[in-house]
Amino acid sequence: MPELPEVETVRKGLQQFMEGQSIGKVEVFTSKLRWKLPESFEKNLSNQTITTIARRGKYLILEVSNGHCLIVHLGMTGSFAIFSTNGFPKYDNSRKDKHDHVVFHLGNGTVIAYNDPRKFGMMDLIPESKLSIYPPLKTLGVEPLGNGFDEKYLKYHLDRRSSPVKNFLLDQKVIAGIGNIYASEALWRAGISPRRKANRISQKKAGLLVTAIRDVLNDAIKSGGSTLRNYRSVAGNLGYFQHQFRVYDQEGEPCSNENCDGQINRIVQTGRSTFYCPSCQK
DNA sequence: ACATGAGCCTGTGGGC
DNA sequence: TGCCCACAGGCTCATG
Repeated sequence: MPELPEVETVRKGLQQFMEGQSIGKVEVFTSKLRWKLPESFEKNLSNQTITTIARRGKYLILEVSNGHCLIVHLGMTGSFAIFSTNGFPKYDNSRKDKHDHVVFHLGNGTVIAYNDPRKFGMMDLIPESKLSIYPPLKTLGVEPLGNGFDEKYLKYHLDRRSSPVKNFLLDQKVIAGIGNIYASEALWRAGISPRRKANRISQKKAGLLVTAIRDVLNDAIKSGGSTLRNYRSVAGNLGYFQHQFRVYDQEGEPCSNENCDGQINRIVQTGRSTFYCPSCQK
């Protein structure tokens, strides 16, 4: 389920527990997620210190002391959970879920389990020197919260697409990190119909869309951050938190734009649900 | 070069 | 209660 804000929240959580720590043992219970784990996955990670935890689009990049980078993508159902450290349950056979595929035992006793029922997630291990040529990463477009994303960039790429703007927003090669939920949410905020052809969006609307994307992602990261402060006392599951979506999954509800008396519709675009208000999104 | 659809997997919820 | 179907927030590859 994770889009950029969820992945960023997971990154911060992992950072708190893993950065600067050593990895002791790595247990692999399922060697094939989206793809097979590389040979010597465990060997190259065990007894290494985790130096940095970064994010690029929806990918996590964990660098360890021998120069390898652990690349993680959560797919649609991937998550990490924290165990065996103060405030969290001990990780043992009674705790192990059947979809726990990879478990990291840190030197300080903390256990971090990767769980993924649908196995659409991925993990890979590459040398730091190969990061810039690693295919899944090198094809990614700009970070929507970074400096490279502005009205000029967006308009340039919008003008080169005749597909509906909703589909355009899901293209990771243009903007990295937007998924099906935040595409709908951002278009609602910008007052743009998801069905509008990308190349028929005005300069002014493109500017509004940049702001809408930034705001919706930042707001979601903020609400994830507040969950992050609480999760110590609840459970150790990182990255899943309830948002109040304005259009996503709100079919039939009144539009929450106060100047609008419309109703949220659900349509299907290239096989995926899109939610929008036909009255105020043009 | 682009756009679309299938496939990868398992779980959940609604209708009957 | 059980069964069947539709659907789920991502990505890549094959095909047109």
